[in-house]
Amino acid sequence: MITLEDIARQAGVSHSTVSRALADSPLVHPDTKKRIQDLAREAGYQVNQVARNLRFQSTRTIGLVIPEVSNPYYPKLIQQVADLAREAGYSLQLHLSGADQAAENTCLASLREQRVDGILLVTAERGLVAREQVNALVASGVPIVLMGWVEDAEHIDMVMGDDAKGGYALAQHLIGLGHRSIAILGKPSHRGGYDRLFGFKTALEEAGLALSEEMQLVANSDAEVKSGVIQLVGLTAPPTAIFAYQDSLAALVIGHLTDMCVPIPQAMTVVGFDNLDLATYICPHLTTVGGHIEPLAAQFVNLLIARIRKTHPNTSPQRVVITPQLVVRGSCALPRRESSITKKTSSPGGYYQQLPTRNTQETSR
Amino acid sequence: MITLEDIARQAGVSHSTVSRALADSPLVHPDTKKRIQDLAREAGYQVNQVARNLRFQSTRTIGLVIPEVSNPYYPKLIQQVADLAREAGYSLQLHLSGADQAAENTCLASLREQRVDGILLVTAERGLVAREQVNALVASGVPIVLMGWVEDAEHIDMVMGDDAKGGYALAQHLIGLGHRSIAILGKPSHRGGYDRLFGFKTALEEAGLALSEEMQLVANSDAEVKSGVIQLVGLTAPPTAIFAYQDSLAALVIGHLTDMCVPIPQAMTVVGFDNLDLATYICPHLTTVGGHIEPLAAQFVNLLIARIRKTHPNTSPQRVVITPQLVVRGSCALPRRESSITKKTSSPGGYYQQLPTRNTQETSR
DNA sequence: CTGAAAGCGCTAACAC
DNA sequence: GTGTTAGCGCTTTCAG
Repeated sequence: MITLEDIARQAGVSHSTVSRALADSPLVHPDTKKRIQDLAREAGYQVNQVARNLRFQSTRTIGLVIPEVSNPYYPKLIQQVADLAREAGYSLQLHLSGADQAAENTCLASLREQRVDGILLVTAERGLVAREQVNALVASGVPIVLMGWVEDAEHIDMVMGDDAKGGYALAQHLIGLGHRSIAILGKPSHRGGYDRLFGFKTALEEAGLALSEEMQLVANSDAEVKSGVIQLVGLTAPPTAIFAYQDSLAALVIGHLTDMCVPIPQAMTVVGFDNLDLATYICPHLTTVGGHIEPLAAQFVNLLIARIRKTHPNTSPQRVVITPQLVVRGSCALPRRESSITKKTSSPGGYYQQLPTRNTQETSR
Repeated sequence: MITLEDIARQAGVSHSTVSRALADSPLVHPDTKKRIQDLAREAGYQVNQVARNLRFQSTRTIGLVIPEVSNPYYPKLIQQVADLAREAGYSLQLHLSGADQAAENTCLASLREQRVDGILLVTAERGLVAREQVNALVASGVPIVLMGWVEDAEHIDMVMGDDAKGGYALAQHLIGLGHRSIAILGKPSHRGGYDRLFGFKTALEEAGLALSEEMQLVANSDAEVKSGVIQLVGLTAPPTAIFAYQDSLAALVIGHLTDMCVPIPQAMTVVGFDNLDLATYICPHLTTVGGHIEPLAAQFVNLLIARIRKTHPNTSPQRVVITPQLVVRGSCALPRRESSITKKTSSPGGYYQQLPTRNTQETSR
């Protein structure tokens, strides 16, 4: 790799003159400046940012820690963050904390060693896993912004979607349509899961609706979604609507219901959460809440950059809350006629039991 | 930020002793070593990788340049690459080259300045946009591996999926089912698009099937997919199958067909390419080709790491080609009866014209 | 076993 | 205008 010294030798000047010339400093004679710049270009000189970073005590790099990227929620976030960071003149160091939550610690430690100028941490689950690392970071003055609700972290900047309001809006919509028997299904470890359910249940309670145990299902995998759906449909009194609190799970629910020949939305209403692209890929299109990711990403980055630039040196920790909007699409309908349930449920094994199963065999060759 | 010098002062030794102690060198007395290590831990010392990088002339970081991340193909790739890089002890610098292809140049220049140890470049379109940058990189000995077919780049390592074979396999499958009138639809700028079509057309030709102009549609956006689907369905003799050469486009095709009440696969067979997660989210599940991403990512990273470590100092440029496998799911069926077409097409406006349109109104509040 | 000193490549005060 | 020099924090000879 070619250095300032190399150019200096060729130009017959000192390396500081070269440095100045390449920085377009007015302190160097126009002629020499031009000569040096030409020389550097021809030689293909590229400044060594590592040396520069050491000198400046700054890397113009921000670290982004994300649980994973296969969940389609995150790519949308990454895209936004990457674009905003680039516009602000920062590179992005990406770390996936992964399912193994101890990795969050390693990621943060690594970013700290790399002397990134700031850190964006998307918490994987409710609660902060790498608490000591984060506190150490804060203590040593490294700007850090969290995404997602975290308790006992009043001293840290945080942005989050108002998952509770989103859940509340969905429940209200379903209740407004006339649904009285609603099931919920999801992955409890999901970051916003708790609040999504909380808001949803609040609306149910306000409407005087009870939520029995058998209507609350846990699904951490596609297999569990499937068995959950089978279980719900097999009930003597199946729900008329299902709230899957992530779009990808809702998509799977719809897939399994369709496999079981349960028409959507006529026989079952399904709603999701996040309004990911896949919400309009599936059929029928998914009713969900969304629009929060973009502003969330924007605030996430802006807050960090502001801290890095010390625009607000000692302002108290910020809290940014974005409320998602209801997006109504084809996966919702009025509840199926109660009478039809009452009639059918007299036969043992549940309402849908006698329906044929669609062939979903899959082969690979 | 606390430095070696700080610890040295506290311990009453020189900074070089501290450096040795923290590197667990046998050259330092066990007692002092222990004392220094304890001191460093308590003080929360973290080595400054920037200084270290300057010293070692290596950053243990690799750059990943990807066109975008909203196309669901890429997240899958990122996840694999990130995991493999971490396992090999490398951090990942992520750059999105974006739609604006001049940005590819900027990304590469930036990575070079940052002195990453190697670069993984996923080309955005057929052909290498930032050719001079890449050549400069190669010339200065920076390891770089390309993903995607690129012409006139014999001197560079490259990995790619065998898009032509994938297209060929899909066509053969459709032909085997009895389809004779097949349309293709896609985004021509897509990296593998050309080869996917080439393989597909080859199989058609071998089977003696012609592909008229009206059966070849370009769709760069959802709107164009929609108008394309409408156009196809409105033909006097509509195709019996559609090959959308990206899964996401195939999903949109299925969505629009369903909106138009064209039953899939009974009235229309649809196939995609890549076997992304969304292929099983949609209904019916998509027949596609896949399984290439994972091995591709593995070879992508392994090749680069091998170059960085100079395992094969001067081996000739490598070519890794991964053949995708056919994945048969529910979106394919035998072609609809020809007789039914012949009868119906007598009515003006095309076969499907009289079908009602599903309500797809979307509201937000 | 430990310390002094050089040097990675760069910028910026400080001479001249 | 330009050169000399120090120093960012670290590792690693080279002396002792």
